[in-house]
Amino acid sequence: MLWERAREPHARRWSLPGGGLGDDEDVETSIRRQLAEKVDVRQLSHVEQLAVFSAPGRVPGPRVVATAFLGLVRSDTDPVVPSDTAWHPVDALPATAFDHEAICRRARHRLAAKLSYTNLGFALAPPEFTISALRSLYSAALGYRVSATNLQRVLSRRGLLEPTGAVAPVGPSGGRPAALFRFVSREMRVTDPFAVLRPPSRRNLGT
Amino acid sequence: MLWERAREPHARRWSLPGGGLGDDEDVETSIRRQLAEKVDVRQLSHVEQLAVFSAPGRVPGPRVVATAFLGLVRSDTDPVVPSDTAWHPVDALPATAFDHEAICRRARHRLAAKLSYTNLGFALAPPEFTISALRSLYSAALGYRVSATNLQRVLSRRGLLEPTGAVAPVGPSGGRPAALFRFVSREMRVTDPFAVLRPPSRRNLGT
DNA sequence: CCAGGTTTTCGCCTATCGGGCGAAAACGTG
DNA sequence: CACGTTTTCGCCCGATAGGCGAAAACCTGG
Repeated sequence: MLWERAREPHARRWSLPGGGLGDDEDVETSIRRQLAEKVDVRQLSHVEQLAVFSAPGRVPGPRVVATAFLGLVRSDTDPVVPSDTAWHPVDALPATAFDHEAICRRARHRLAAKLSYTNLGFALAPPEFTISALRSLYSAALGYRVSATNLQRVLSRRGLLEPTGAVAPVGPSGGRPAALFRFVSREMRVTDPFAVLRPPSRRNLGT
Repeated sequence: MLWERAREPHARRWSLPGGGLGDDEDVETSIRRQLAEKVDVRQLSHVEQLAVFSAPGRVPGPRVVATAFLGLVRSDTDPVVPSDTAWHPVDALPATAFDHEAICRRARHRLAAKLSYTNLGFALAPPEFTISALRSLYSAALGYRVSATNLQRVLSRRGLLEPTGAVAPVGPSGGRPAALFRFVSREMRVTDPFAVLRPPSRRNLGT
């Protein structure tokens, strides 16, 4: 979500929402406050620190140090935004102000990484969804096709996915009705990849 | 590496090196400058941003926003430090100032995680080392015993480790002389854990 | 109401990876 | 030269990612 700058510098270019840090808030509180001017912050399904951008010349004039955040909104929500604000596909960003394009790239990279080794999909998916809908989400977020078969198997094996029992209504072209799933937990949970460097106990407790 | 504060607030408590950001430097340049007052910064084998700590009351007096860094030094170097500065095992920290203990915990956690899915070991190990020496390093950094067999196999399979051909001199108690290894690359390199969400091409190119 | 098209789901097979164990190799020492 | 020590290697197992095709479950048109 970007807003179009009206004034110089970088008038007419698109920039990330943000603003100065208040004396009584930490950076996360601050970004939520800044964001509340654009969208309903309750619709943010996930917020996390990204990185600090602090190059001396990143903005004209006096030095500005920015703490960038990654914020996610569920795919089934479409928050109303002001007229100077709009959503853009991260693969086709318009001309951006300052170093905001680099920030977007970092955010996208972080999202792709965390989709792979956490249950962060819950922040993108609706409460209930079909596997093929989830596949579309993952494909869009990652930028390449993923297999629905594999996606379901892997997420299930990690204990992240759970069937609701219900099925989705079939589309106009027929086909077998898809079962509905949900994420077991809607809180961030990492599934450690490598067990090399982990005491054997944890894994062996199961068996 | 902590230094003992001489003045209030938190006099006599141990704190992380750091200081104000100059107008002409970014945060990494700044922390390297700050650190140069304590140790030879050329001996830093790795530096990376950790997180921003910005709670309003984290330090007494006017608000201070800190960008924390993780910095590593190779195990075979022992930089000289001033008299008010000392090394402490991260498992047994002394009384620390402000929120510096939380920062240390985060750094330790980050190190453990990155040791597992990157080649970050190069930043801790000497240029050449035996597998059992590397095992000790990993065990210390991770906080639990790792198997030398497994460590060698996994790091080798990932293409991170490479034998030098030479062998280390044997110890006083005999035993088979250990072969020397080195890291193939001394630049940060991540080995993606999960292939679920990756285009099949990469893996299939090998076969 | 049955044949054909469509979409989803499931089972089976394979390759790779982490993990454990014990034997073998290669050294010192008494 | 037998023995203790340390390292290295081979062999095994279980878990996981990935692919493929058959089967299931629905719609529509004839």
